[in-house]
Amino acid sequence: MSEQITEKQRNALEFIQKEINERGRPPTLREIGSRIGVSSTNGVRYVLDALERKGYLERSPMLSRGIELTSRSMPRTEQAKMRLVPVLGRIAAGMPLLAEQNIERHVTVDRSIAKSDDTFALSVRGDSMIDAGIHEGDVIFARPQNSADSGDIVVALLGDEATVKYFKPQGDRVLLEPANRYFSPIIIEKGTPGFRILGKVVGLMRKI
Amino acid sequence: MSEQITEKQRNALEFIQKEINERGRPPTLREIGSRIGVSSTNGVRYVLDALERKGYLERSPMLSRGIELTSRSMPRTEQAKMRLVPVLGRIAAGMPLLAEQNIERHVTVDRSIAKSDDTFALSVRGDSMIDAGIHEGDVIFARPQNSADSGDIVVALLGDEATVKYFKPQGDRVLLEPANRYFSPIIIEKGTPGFRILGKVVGLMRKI
DNA sequence: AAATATACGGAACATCCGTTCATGTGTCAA
DNA sequence: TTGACACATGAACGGATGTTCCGTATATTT
Repeated sequence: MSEQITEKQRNALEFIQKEINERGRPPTLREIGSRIGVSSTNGVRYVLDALERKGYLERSPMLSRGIELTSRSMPRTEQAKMRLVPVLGRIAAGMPLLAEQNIERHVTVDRSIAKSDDTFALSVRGDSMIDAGIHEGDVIFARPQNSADSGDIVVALLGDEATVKYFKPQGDRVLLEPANRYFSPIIIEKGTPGFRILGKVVGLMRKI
Repeated sequence: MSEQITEKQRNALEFIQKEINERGRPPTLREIGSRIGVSSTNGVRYVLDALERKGYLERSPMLSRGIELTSRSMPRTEQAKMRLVPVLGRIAAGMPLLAEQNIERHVTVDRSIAKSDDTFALSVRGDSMIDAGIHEGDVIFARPQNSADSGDIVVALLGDEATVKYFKPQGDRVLLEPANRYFSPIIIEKGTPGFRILGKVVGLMRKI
């Protein structure tokens, strides 16, 4: 499968990738030929046969421009590696978290941070988590979940205000602990109405 | 320009978008026709004429699958709010900064952070900037420039080691100041060989 | 040396595919 | 009604494009 490819084959493959990316359609045999310096369509066919045999592309017989790239030679790495994440603003109580009206804007972020497709984001207000390296204005990314492990940094909803804190359950209470010695922990009795864990913080992004 | 399009035209446009996205090539007139329920190629041609007139696509005459989408009809998620940024590893002295061999991997990031297209990234090693909220393992983004203003956070090259520090020029010396009271500033005499400012830090990304 | 495989060139062929033309349908205004 | 126009069918035409067949040149193998 993972065989070596020749210079000519690599040229052809790169040309095909470029054409699909820039023009939205694969080239014809003759177009490929004139690019890689092969004058007969049969020569090009030969090159494509080799690339297909080695698993870099697939062809549909008797179809004009019937070349498809396989995942290994996909130039769409750009698309695949990113995710469009909604940034929440004020959160209207009672609405689903990702309701249109809660969404302020969208940011793109690498999938290594936004692993699940329901990841959401939040602009940080205030300095309460500064000792955890979370500053005012940072955009934090969170994975939705309604509980968390002790010590996790979570996004919690208090009324219609979302807040970022360390999560510390203590018996029948929950401590939301800031990372700033000038701030006091928030103590929540279990079952307090309007209190909810929205998710666990999994990443952050900062403009400096 | 911004005219209304009919149901049939919208169907055709969406089908074309889908085909280009999923198969990497535009459909033929007959393929479009069978999808939108128009049996003659001339009927399809009529629909495409309308879409071209209204600015949703462009066609190359006498070319199989010669349809190109204009920017306005690109699906939104691809509408590149993002940028693919190279993450540098060890930096080989004497090589251009973005030389292939310096690049460890790529990450996608929102354009609001990577504004210029020569933005580069770096994995942070060590805790020397922790009081600036820059932690070990963070990926920082920098815009290339060979000088900076006092107080800027910069990426500097010392030999083949890149380091992130506050930039504080002092007469004929340069102070590279850490944001950690347990670390000492680095003092560089002007003209020291192997010393170079690589860029100014403009953003960061963290996986938690 | 003979045989075989690789890597093309060149031309004929068959199919694909956009274009054109002749010919309806409806709808709407004059 | 009449005529103009938007929208479609169907068929025929011709250029675009993949396929096939035959040949050649070089290298590798037997």
